[in-house]
Amino acid sequence: MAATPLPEMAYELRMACLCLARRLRYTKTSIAPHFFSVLARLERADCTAAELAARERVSAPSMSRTVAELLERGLVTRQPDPTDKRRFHIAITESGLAALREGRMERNQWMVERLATLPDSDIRTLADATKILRTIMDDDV
Amino acid sequence: MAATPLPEMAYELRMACLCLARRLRYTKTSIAPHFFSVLARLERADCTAAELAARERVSAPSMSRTVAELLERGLVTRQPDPTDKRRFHIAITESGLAALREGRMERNQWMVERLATLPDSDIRTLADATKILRTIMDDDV
DNA sequence: TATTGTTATACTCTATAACTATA
DNA sequence: TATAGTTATAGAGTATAACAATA
Repeated sequence: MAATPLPEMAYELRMACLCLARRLRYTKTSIAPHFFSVLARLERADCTAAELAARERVSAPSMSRTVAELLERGLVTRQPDPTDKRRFHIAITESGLAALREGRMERNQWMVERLATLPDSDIRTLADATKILRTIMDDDV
Repeated sequence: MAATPLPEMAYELRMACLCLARRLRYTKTSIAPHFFSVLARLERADCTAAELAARERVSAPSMSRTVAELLERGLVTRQPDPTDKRRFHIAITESGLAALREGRMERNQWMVERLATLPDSDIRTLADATKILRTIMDDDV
């Protein structure tokens, strides 16, 4: 098979992922993407607001508001840091974990339906590609 | 190789694509995503506002505003339909094509940098996966 | 002085509802 | 009556600037 030039290959892959992301975005879910993303991060480890803002690449006020709303909904808790009174540890609650599970199921449905139409060899290729994509995105969720 | 259960595989692939899309979104570009997406569509074929709205999955007023802004910037033209005075054909201009090219270059840079670190076999796997992803997204850009 | 987090305010992209003009 | 498109208005998520509390 002739090798596709790298920039063109990059473009095609990028567009495919963006389209897929966009396509998935059309699916209205019970929990909005920015909440989902923060909860997914908190599932792995507690964070401060500043850490969350940096990780999610949003401003401090923006994350402050997101966390405030998650608190209101009982999806996270906020505990003061014992050694630094300016800081608060944000942690996911049982409700938050449940919301995350439900969000994942909703978001997965379209994807599963589409993958079910593919031959096993294609599924394997996609599984391999997924692992490779992971490696080039090191520092993200 | 043991087959990963399909829902889990779907989840992993979905998350990888969403993270990639998110990661690409951090890159501030000269042209916003909703403009870029419409221009990319118009590059392939002229459309009416209603067609664009349906394709991009946004409301008619939302697309109306997007088209109005693209017109203001000289990136598209708007010609009345000769047979139906309610309709207008939106077409991309030379400036629009230039903006599209520039946007693609900007958006591609991070991707190319990452892919350049991979062995050829991984590149081939990703290229194959891209084609498969295309097939399961039939009706989208 | 620097840092964590919040409040005040505004911008962008989106939506629904109501409208104009054509069909 | 139905359709293509617009205007009016509002909501969600984001940002920057200015602030309070703490280090």
